[in-house]
Amino acid sequence: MERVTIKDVAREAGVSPSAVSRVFTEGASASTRTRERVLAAADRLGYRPSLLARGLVSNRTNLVSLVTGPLSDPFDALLLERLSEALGRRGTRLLLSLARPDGPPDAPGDGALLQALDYQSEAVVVSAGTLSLEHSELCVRAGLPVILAGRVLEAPAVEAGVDSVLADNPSGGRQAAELLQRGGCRRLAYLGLGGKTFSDRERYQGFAAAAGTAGLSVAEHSVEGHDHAAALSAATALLCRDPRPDGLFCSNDSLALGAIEAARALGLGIPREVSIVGFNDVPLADWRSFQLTTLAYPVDRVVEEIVALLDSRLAD
Amino acid sequence: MERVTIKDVAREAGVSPSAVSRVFTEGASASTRTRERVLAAADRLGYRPSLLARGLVSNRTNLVSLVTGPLSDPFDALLLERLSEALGRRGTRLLLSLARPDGPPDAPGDGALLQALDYQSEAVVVSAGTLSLEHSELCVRAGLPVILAGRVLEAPAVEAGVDSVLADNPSGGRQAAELLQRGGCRRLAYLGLGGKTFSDRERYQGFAAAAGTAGLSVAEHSVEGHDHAAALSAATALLCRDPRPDGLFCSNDSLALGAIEAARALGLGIPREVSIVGFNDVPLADWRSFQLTTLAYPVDRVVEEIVALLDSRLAD
DNA sequence: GGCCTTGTTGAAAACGATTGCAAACGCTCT
DNA sequence: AGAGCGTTTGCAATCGTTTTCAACAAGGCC
Repeated sequence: MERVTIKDVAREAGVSPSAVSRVFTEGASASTRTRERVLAAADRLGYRPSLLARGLVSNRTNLVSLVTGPLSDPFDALLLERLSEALGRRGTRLLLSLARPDGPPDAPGDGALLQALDYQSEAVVVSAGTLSLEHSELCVRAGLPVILAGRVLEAPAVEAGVDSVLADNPSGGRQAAELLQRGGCRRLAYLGLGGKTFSDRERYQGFAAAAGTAGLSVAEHSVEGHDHAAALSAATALLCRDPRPDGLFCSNDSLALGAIEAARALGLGIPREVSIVGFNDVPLADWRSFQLTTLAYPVDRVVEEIVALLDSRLAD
Repeated sequence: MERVTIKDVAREAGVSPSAVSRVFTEGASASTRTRERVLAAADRLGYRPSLLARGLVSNRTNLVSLVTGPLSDPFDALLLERLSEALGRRGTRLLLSLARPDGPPDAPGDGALLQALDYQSEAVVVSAGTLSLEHSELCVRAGLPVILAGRVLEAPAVEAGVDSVLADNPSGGRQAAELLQRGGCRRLAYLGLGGKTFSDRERYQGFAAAAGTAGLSVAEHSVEGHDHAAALSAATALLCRDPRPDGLFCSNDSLALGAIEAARALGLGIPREVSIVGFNDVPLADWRSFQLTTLAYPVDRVVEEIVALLDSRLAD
């Protein structure tokens, strides 16, 4: 019931508490003899250092906060999973905050940001929603690195402390356009988030630019809401336009899957009557029932990059 | 850059640090006058209590560890989401541990359990994998409540400290059998996890019992691995048996979706040639492309129950 | 007015670690 | 043997809170 503290181990090993601490902290000096005795004593007593106490004095908590969107989006779930894994290898653990999309419209992740401060997280990774300049500035000022996955912050002032990890979205958009064009599509369409996220805007721009170069028109429609039903109805609306689009690029795979469903409901053959291209390459896309053509998103590289950024920021 | 501490606020408000602390802790007494002055000062300085320090002395960290399986399973993702939400309302945050299914075979979540101790979590919720008696006993002895979602621990010794939240699995199995029987199926089959989890065993038992009562046979097959590919191949194997089953109950929706895919690949009509029933009611099941018949799993009630258990355990 | 009750306060001791500093130690070298 | 040097070590301060305890103030009551 009682916690085994560093003092208990010290007594058991016949050394001072400081010695025990040094054995357990990276890169501190301790003789082989004391190291052995301490390790043995610790093992005997079942000692585990309190990360709270350690964090309090050393400011190294080994905690990173993640602010993410609803996990029903398989892409968010994937990122979370990979990130947790990568950080786990590094000895860091994730403090989770789900930013509800239906929270305060301007800044769903703000509460989470502040809480990250409360727990003295070493950094915040934000993969979802928007967050207010005010609060991110607060974090930066508190020396808490903020890393945005797939977005940027439009504010030079705080930019110095806020990093962004981005895929090459414009290029993805271009590729989608070329893919559809090569497939013989003439009436392109874009199903997106109405520019609500940075990635969405970039993908649209790349797509529209390439389409323009090829002399193809682009119909555009955006979804309201984050669930499947919303994607379904938006896609249906888009596919019912006259003239009906024959090549559809979706800002992410969740939308694309919704579009496939919509096309099926309308009795449209894929890709005979309409071709659909997604973005993200979620596992679901490979399923036989969908066989969605999708642009790979380098999740692993993004995660790698996030971890690298973390390391470099934490070196300060 | 410097953290605003309780002392700073105390100085600014012209009171002692203890007074400030009392203003910020539930149910402590402070006069209206000091409360106001402290609150004002705190606001002016942007003070936020350090939860590390608080946790260190009071043992109340407002942290709960969650050990979950891979989030590619939509059900795990759903549970995580709901739980995070429910705990968030309560002011508690989730410390995440992904138990990799390919970790040590007997106890993937053990490392996570120990880490929960390191951070002085107030409880551990385990929704995935098995975990060793040894380590769960360690937690119980340390006074850390362990709550199992959808499993039980076969060990009376530690049972006192380990709670389980279960759906009525046997009844679910029975319902599935009756459903298939009413649909005219004669050759039932069960696709499960080979008894690896408690829920799986219970569902199978309920299903087999009801089938036996109705005089129907049950073919049985289990999946190796946790991904879609594994589900697909297991379902394919089951559907290729001779005689071919015409009514299939799957231990969870991920498997059931795999089974649908498998049936389609084999060119089998659903439900003409084979009926498929899942268990969980994940969002994906409703999609038009699947229209999976599935037994609802009361996620919200499970989450509710977990939170209630937490409250009662924490009251000690 | 004195006494008791109730409610607020501040000083000081935890909580469980890390870490700067200086003393102690073990070496080698002359 | 003693000076010189680099490691190890223990002491004590510190991190930012909570919490016990005793002191204190304000009232209500007789």
